[in-house]
Amino acid sequence: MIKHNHTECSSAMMPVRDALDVISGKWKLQIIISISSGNKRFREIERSIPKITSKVLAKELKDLEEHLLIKRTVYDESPVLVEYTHTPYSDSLKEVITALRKWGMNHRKKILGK
Amino acid sequence: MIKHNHTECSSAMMPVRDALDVISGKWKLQIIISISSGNKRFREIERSIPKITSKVLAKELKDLEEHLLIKRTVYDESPVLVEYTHTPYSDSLKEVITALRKWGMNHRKKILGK
DNA sequence: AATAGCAGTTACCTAAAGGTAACCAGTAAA
DNA sequence: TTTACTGGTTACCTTTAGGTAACTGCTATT
Repeated sequence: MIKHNHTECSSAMMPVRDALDVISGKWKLQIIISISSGNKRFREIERSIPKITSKVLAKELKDLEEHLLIKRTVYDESPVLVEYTHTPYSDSLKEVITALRKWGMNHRKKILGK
Repeated sequence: MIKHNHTECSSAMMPVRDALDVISGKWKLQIIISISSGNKRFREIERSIPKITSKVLAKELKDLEEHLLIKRTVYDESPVLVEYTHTPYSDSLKEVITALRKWGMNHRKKILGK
């Protein structure tokens, strides 16, 4: 599996870049984890994620919705009730999250722990 | 698996954040993929990754070395020959890369393709 | 003697990500 | 009636990531 050249290398890298474009950043996966853990309301999600602010949360929720990874539902009950839920599609991220979590735990041991 | 509260949620998120801190960004995984595909020399790696610059590559290589994900060897042959190679430890990223690649390919179809 | 390749470094700049704090309208509880 | 909660928005600022281009000392090729 030796690929020295430019084109072959790119084709191996492109999907990885695509994935990172969607899920990387400080907050996206944390938000997905929070929502798929059962948190539904804006403030509830906000409180579940240490140090996140309303501004950032609002922006990230929009991004995730565009990528079909969460669903925003407005119940017009006055006061308006908004719920964020995970989508069936967001389940496809499970493998990614599991792999990252596993690696992260191990890496912490390797670098800091001993 | 319902975790509404702050502390339990953090403990589920922390390792994922740790992992992303190390591998996210535009270049890190691409560099790892390039090196584990057989590219060893600085210019060789640079040419294998579209649009990367020497400055960024130099910085990222240092980061990756600190995290034990690549090894830098200097052969003092005049002119100095430098080789970057993957470490046994970097193999631990295979699952992560595979998961990301798989998800990235699928996501591209989902969002753009149809 | 000029050119090109090696492995980078330097100074400068832009763009994107993220942080801070105040604020809004609506409602419900004290 | 004051306080607090809801789901956000706004303006402003700082930090980080990344880009541009020139340049270094050394060697090998033309």
